[in-house]
Amino acid sequence: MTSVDEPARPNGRIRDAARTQAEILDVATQEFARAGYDGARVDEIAARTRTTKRMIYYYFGGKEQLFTAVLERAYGVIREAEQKLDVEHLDPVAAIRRLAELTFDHHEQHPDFIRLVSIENIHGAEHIAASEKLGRIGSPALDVIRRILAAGQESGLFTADVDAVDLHAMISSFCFFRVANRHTFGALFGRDLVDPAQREHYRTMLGDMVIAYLTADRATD
Amino acid sequence: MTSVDEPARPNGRIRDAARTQAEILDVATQEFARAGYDGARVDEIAARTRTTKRMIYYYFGGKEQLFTAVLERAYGVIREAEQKLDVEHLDPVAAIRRLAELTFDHHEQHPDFIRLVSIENIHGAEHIAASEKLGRIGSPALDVIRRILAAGQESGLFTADVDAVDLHAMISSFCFFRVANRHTFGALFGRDLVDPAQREHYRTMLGDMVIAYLTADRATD
DNA sequence: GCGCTAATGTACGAACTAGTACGTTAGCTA
DNA sequence: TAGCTAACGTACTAGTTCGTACATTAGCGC
Repeated sequence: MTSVDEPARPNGRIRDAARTQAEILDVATQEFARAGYDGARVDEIAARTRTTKRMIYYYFGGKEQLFTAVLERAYGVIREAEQKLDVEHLDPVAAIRRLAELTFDHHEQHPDFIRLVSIENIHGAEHIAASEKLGRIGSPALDVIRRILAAGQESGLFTADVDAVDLHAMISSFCFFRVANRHTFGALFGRDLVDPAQREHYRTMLGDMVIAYLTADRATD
Repeated sequence: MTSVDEPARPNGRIRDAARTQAEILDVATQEFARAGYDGARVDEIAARTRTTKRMIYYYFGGKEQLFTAVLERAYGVIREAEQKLDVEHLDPVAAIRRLAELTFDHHEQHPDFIRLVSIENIHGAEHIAASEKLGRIGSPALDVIRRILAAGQESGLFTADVDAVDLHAMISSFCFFRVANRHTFGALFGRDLVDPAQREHYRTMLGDMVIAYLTADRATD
């Protein structure tokens, strides 16, 4: 505390624009996810970075644009993960179940992203609307779902005639709720939806639900 | 603007503690739902009330307690609605579908409540935890679900062995997501989940999903 | 009618916070 | 190695925002 004045630079370069920007984005992601847009403090983000507040404004322009950049990167990560989906070699039922499970896993592994989405919805998705990058990038997952669904429906395995977007909404609902609302749900009902011991239980429940919906006997008209 | 000095009091009493408190809660609910906890402005709430900021602190103590009071009242409304549930005269399948539909309707009719819940989750449900009223009030809906579920499982109609809390989570997921995430979902996928023209579509989809899950043939072990 | 207290209004302050003016330097290039 | 610019740091400000000290009054109980 008294004798340390940080003489060594363990990481080499002092000036590294890309690294500085990435570090700001990392910390900003945490801070926005922690406290919401208005609750997040630019000073706090700066303090937890190896650089200063000046740099945030230098690279991003302002708090609003910083949040947009955070969202853009977060959605980029999702898209990347979705592009690695490899389930189409399975039969439609197994493929959908696997897809649901991967969606489930991804939500669980990225609670910060879930929080950012919640926050963005509180603000009417105005940052997404203002972003060129996020304008209308569908998701790769949607194409995958579309193809599986077509195969399943054609073969007669799937009786429901949902489209891909609605099925995606159904799967996401369950995964999203479990992570996003775990605090209020836990406080009100005394059950931790993200309890590791219950993970498999909920993962199976999701798959069962989606498959049951897609393959149900439709006795009615 | 020049000649009006509000001579008439259309509503009678000038001093009415209950009314003042209720008015503050009404406006606060809107303001918190609009902007989130940190985005909400105490001055703004006061300005949109017939009273002053002083009264907010007089009756509620502070911003934090005001938000808690808003949550308490909002959850109270839910509980009231759930107490009016009257579906147990139906057979289990119809009863669950009806319950799901009523949950669906309630979410749609109370978007502000959904937003408050999202906001409270961003803050780790700390206000619920700090509230005596909200400590551990289960929901009346849960009891209803429990009874329907028991009847359906006993009669063999329901093959799934979910418990009431998990089924409640499943139903709520879909309803909640549709309202809470409509902005980001709409911006990203170009589909408005709350489009009135699609209301019946999603309502049916929810019912189909839940019933399919509960009544599916479980061929496996 | 009188007094007492709950209820209310005004004006202000202390602290915080997004954003900026100004100054400095690393390190590439010619 | 001289100079130029992207990258970076410091110190400050203007405006906002929660909260409060102080002053006032309506209206109930006696």
